[in-house]
Amino acid sequence: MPRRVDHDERRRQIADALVRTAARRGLHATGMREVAAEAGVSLRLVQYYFGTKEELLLGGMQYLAVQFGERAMARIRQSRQGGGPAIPRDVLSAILTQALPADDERRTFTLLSTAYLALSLTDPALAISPLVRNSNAVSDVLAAQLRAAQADGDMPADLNPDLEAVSLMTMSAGLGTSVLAGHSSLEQAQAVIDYHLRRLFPHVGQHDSGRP
Amino acid sequence: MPRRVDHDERRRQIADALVRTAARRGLHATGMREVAAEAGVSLRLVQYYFGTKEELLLGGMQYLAVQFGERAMARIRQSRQGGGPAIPRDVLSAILTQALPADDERRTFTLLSTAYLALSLTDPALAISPLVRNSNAVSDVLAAQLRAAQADGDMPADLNPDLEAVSLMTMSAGLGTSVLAGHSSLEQAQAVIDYHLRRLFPHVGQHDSGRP
DNA sequence: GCTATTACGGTACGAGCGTACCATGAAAGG
DNA sequence: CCTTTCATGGTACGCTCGTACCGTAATAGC
Repeated sequence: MPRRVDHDERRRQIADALVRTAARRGLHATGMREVAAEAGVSLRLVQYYFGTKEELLLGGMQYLAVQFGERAMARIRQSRQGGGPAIPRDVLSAILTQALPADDERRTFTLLSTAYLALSLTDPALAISPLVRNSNAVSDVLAAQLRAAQADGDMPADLNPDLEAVSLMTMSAGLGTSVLAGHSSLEQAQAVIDYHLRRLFPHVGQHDSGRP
Repeated sequence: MPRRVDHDERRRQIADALVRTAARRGLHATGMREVAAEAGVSLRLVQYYFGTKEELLLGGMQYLAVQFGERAMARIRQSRQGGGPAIPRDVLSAILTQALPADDERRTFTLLSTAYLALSLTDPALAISPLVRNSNAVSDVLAAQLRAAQADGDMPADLNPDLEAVSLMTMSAGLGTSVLAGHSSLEQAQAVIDYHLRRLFPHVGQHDSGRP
């Protein structure tokens, strides 16, 4: 057999090119030729690693989700000073803050999340199921953290963890797009998140609200 | 001069066709030919009333905004029983509930709002300014109602009207898309809204949470 | 009654898209 | 060594899109 190439690596390279191009010119307006040019490969190669355009778009979506997870994990790992596990409030803050377009990477994530969602709503080819699965997973994590906080007595017992989790995730996603659209500033969005975190954790001193 | 035609009426007719088609097949995938066919007119006529595609898209956006305003106004007018003005809580409920995809009309509105927002983020031609202006106007109305409620003693004085207004609007928009994406059910979304309305108005009896 | 203008139909053009097809170095397996 | 398989390049096809161009029935103003 001839020289072997790491297919996953190549797919990541091309998916990254897709993300960069789509963030600049729009997801729907991004063609396979443009992705190929951005990745520095030939059109044929994009076809080779992602047979069809639909597959390419799905690949880009998955690539984004993986990136998001990795960044959130890094933030959580960083927030737990000393040896103990991270406290619920910091976990929530880390996850919610990832959805705000504070730097170019997160801006791209927020922007493309919106674009993918919009496409999924009408294009049956881009199934929304992976998107839904991802979101439900995040929401479950949030709810679990809220319940843990209630068990620790850090969060009022009369609040509903599930409803608050859905609210927070929805609000966080909405705030991200809101900032992108220019409806509110990044500081305002962060203030809204902090406001609700203070409401949920009235007695936990905030030592960090999301800046690196 | 030859027979005069009501241009506004024709533009409304075509914009409505655009909205219907875009809700079905996606905004980006909707072409001028398809809009023409849906409206029962020729392609040439769409060109005649909206010179270019960009203008057509902008026209559709404005059409949506007008529809939204009219529906919200109708709900508010309907909610004030007796002769007095509507109470802040009902006004808020009416506006927030309009963003939930409870029927086909509202579903179309939510869906296309997301699509327009996504397009605006990368397409400089579709200026986000009108979209921003609309949202800011709604947000201002919400904040004013919250302040009025505080003045009446119906809302705790320690809550921040502006932050709460932004939160509510963002959350309401986010919930709408969340329902469309299948992240949560309509009932869940309504529950989240009611939950926050109860939090803001602890002493106002809810007589109606949005069903017609 | 002529004329200028309005409201519309049909159609062709150039560009760009996704996809399919054909060719070819290069290296692993026998 | 020779063959098979992998990774890649190039290119042409068919389609659809937005736009521009040409034509024309009908009517209001002079």
